[in-house]
Amino acid sequence: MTVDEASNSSEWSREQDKAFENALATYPEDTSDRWEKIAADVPGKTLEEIKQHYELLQDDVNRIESGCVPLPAYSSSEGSTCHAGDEVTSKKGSDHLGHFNSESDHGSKNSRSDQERRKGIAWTEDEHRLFLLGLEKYGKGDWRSISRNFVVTRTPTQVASHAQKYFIRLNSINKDRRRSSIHDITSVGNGEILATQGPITGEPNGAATGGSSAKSAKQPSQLPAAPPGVGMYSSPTIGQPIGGPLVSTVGTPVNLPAPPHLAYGAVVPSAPMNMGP
DNA sequence: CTGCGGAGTATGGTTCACGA
DNA sequence: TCGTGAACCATACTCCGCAG
Repeated sequence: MTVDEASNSSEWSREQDKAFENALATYPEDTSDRWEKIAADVPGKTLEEIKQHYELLQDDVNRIESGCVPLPAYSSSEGSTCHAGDEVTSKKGSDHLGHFNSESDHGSKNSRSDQERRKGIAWTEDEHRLFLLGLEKYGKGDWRSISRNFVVTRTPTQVASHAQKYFIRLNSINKDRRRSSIHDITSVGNGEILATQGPITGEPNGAATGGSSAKSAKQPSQLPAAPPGVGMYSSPTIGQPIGGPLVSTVGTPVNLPAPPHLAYGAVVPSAPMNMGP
């Protein structure tokens, strides 16, 4: 793969990758002194390294788009190369991550009894954000494009499934919501979650972020009616409030999708899921 | 009054079936 | 072939009762 290429120049830690990723989203191409700013945001990396890394990234994206590089084998390959472990460990070190093997493998319609159901790999906030971006850009239904250009770590099927849950969640917002979930994130920002604009939250602080259920989950829904931006399907909040910073993010998917060498370890990464006790 | 444990419930992810 | 809807299953979280 291209893994080695990436790690060649110098080691990029997940944190650095994430910082890099966020910086890319933060400073659009037309930003003056873009690289300087990005370099400033990525600790321990020089301007040179930043540029080099970006070129690599672009190259990978190009290859992906030109079809030269098969989409990641997702779960299957993840297991081998990787890190999947650390990243998705989203929740409290749940153990179910170790064993995702051989992707469902379409063809085989093994009955459940035959093949054990794959344990779910939780979506990270990063992935969810990318999903939202993709949703905004391609709209509802084009899961393939979203999977291909945004959430490269997920298959179209997974994206569709996630979307299904997401919309269900949105719809049920009016009802009483008891626990916070990643689906409460209905908009994206530069690597940060714009604490949902009110719809669901109600959580004073970025409760949604910490993900792991801020105890505030107890709060009964205080939104009797459908929240402002959240319509029904289509683009709820999405596509509206995001305005600002996001605008730059969208439309430049190049920044977002993780190229092969990043896709499995760096980008989806660790995400700020659980910040420890 | 506080801490612990168990039961119940919500949430999230995968898989299957059906239709366009 | 792809998207959608529904069902199934596993896990995490919350609530409640009991013991110390």
